[in-house]
Amino acid sequence: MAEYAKPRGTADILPDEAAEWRYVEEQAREVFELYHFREIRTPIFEHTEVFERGVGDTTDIVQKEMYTFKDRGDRAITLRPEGTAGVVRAFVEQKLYGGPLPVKWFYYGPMFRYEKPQAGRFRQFHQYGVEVIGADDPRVDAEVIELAYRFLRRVGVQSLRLEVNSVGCAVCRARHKEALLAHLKPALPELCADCQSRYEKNPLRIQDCKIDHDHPLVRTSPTITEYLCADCSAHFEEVKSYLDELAVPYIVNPTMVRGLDYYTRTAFEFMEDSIGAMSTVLAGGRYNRLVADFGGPDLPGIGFAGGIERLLLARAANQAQFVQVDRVDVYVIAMGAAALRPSVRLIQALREQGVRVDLDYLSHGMKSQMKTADRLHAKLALIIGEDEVAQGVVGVRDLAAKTQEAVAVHDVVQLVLQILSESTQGVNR
RNA sequence: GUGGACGUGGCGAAGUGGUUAACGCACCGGAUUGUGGCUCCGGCAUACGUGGGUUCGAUCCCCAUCGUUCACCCCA
Repeated sequence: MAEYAKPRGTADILPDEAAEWRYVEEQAREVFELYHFREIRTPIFEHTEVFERGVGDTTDIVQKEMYTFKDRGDRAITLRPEGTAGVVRAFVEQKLYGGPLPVKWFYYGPMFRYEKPQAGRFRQFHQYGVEVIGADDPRVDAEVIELAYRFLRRVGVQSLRLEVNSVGCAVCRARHKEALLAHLKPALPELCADCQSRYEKNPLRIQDCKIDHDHPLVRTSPTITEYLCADCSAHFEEVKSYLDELAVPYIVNPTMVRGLDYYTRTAFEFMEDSIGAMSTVLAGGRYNRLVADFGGPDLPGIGFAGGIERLLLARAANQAQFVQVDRVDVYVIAMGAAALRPSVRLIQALREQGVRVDLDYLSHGMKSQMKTADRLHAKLALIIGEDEVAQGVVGVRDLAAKTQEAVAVHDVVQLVLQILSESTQGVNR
């Protein structure tokens, strides 16, 4: 075993995989910008209080999953476990509520949670997300959901389930929780151990417990939907009607709960069931209290976040593999001491012209270098040996056509450019 | 945090309480004295995760630990 190993729950993304990462990252940027979202970058660590306040200090994330430490100035610092809190902190701190509203932002980067790793779950993972701050209009909710839907499909995730719900405002939630607790109380002794503790901590989750799901009192427990106030209910109806208008397929799940405290009204989740237990690919919702919680004006917000690692799993489940072959346009083959200097000058000249080129630095034999040229799918092999140097030429070999000609050194670059522009391989801009 | 499975060269994968631990892929070289994708031949390789224990002897049995993985919890 290697003497040094990466920390648990982290991953090395090797070049072949990095190509796919970059592909989905680029797709995300393109789609987000199409909807006029602009990128914001906030620190990877914040003062711990930002997350305690933003995420909610009773959540699992804050209570047991944060990477928190004291820095050398004795400040409590936390590696961000999610993106929204930092973005909202920045919005308030930079007083952007004074400018045009709403703001439409996206972010991307690593997040950190101290969790037990499993399929689709890591300690350092990567999220992309969007936030709209300053608009409560249901059209915004629909736009954000439709954006997520479009993005996921665009990167090849076809088999999706979108669940939506409204978790209401503080008033609706208080009334619902009260009713729920009263309803469940008689069943309490019969519930599983997890639900016993959920009753105190997070009673909403009892409704979709895998064990107690069929308990008569659980099955008949009141849903938040029945307790929405008039405004929240109207808002939810509008959101659904706009989703219909935009032909985004969804199902209403009245028992869906989001894990972070800041959500209000609209909550939604995109699931891909074939990627294991961590089936949520992207999730989000409205957070109308959060800006005020950070000391800003009473402005509403909505957003979502998606995990790249899970997106890649979902892509694989949808046969959306991405293959970027390791390739060059031209491979230069230098044989013998006399060829060393001419060959490095040649690759420099080609690269100046935008040709992707490499050569062998291990003094391999001719056969081996040809093999490498072939493996790298080079259009051309440029052969410089003792003979060529003596004659002032370069052997220009077309690998596919298996033809070769001797070309004067000062004509080589021009000829290579010409051949590449005529082939489908082209020249890298 | 809870529970289960698993840890053999770079990767995949056999195997055994006791001489040099198969094989495949990859990589390198040769057949083709300077020319590729196939084939054949040969070679390379810090391999039994780590630490204890049982044993005359352990890669193999036991325990612990670390790691991977699956599920729960929770979540992207």
